[in-house]
Amino acid sequence: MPRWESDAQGRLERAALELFETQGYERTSVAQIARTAGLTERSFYRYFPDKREVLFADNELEAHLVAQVEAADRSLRPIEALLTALGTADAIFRPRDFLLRRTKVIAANPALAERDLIKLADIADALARALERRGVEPGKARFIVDVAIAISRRATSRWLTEPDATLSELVAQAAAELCEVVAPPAPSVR
Amino acid sequence: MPRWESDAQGRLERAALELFETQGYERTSVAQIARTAGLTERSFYRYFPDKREVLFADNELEAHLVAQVEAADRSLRPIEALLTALGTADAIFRPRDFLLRRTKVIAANPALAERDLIKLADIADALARALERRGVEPGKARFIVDVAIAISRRATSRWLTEPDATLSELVAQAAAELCEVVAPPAPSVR
DNA sequence: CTGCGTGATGACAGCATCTGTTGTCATTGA
DNA sequence: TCAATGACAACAGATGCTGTCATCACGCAG
Repeated sequence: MPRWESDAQGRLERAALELFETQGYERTSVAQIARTAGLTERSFYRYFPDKREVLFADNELEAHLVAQVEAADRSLRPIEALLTALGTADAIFRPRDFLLRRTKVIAANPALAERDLIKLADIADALARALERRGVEPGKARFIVDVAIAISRRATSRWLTEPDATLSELVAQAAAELCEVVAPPAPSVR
Repeated sequence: MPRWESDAQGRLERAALELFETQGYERTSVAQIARTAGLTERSFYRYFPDKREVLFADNELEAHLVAQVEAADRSLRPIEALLTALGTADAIFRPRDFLLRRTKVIAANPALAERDLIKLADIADALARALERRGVEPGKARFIVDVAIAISRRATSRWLTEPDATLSELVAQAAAELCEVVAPPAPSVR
């Protein structure tokens, strides 16, 4: 029999989400999370560099997207490669209700929202670098990534309320919406 | 004669920027900033809610942009109103060297970069609300704002390296670049 | 069986951020 | 003249986060 329960990290993550939901992020201390998980405060910091990171531990999304972009056919234009990759992201958002609980907690706390933005910015950086490896000039790569992320946000936001549609369908739809937004006013029928 | 020097807030801001530049953000304590400005640590927190905010105190940019959007001709399409507003932002970046020093310090510190992202997100929220007041549906408003900000980032990044061009010119140029990025491949001459 | 190294954890001390509260002194205005 | 207000200091405390060392179980060598 092991001296300590296994999956200490998972226990910390679950305890943290639970406590953040019930009493709020600010009002739960690291010591409390650790106690709930059967560990000490010091051990918490062995698994996570800081309190916020307990909700952002594994960043498979970034790795997934970069891999997708790198695997994309070289004949695709950069924006196409990005949108195709972003359309497959739903594979990562697996336990849907867990994602929703987490999203709700993050949205309710400025400190966590801040960290969320950083993570998104990290993904954007990584994608821009992936594009540069495909020969896109740096400044332009970042621009294309920003546009693709805007499209992806639009699609994901719809996806949360309409779980029936495929994410990649919604991405295509948002891309079409972009053209409509930037295009000169449609000539009205006279 | 006043009992205390005037402009305590300004003194704190200048002292903080100076100290962050010379010894780094992490290695300067709030107490040190306050001492340098001739105040106590406790007084620092009367002017700024936290240590980071000393570099983000006044957000005239947000107010300026929202005002511009609200003043925009109602006949303009949303994206046009936004891009016009963003093209006038150079009026806010006045003491150019101060802006550069500040930008450098922020870029060098994750904690400050984080706060910077939040400020940008706040601006995006405010602009989306301004668009909604013009009758744009909320989700779409946020999408248009995200696209406009992507364009603005591209333009501003160029503007920092080519100070000769007008910001609004560069915004128009970036908007054209967007069309080129999302448009289907140009039919090659055969 | 005994001793030893290793890895995960606890225990403790310490610094920094940030907050609540209270006291002190000048300025203001009736 | 005097009460109210504003600007600040002084003090105490909670919490986030770090460094350091002791402890305990396990496996392995002898």
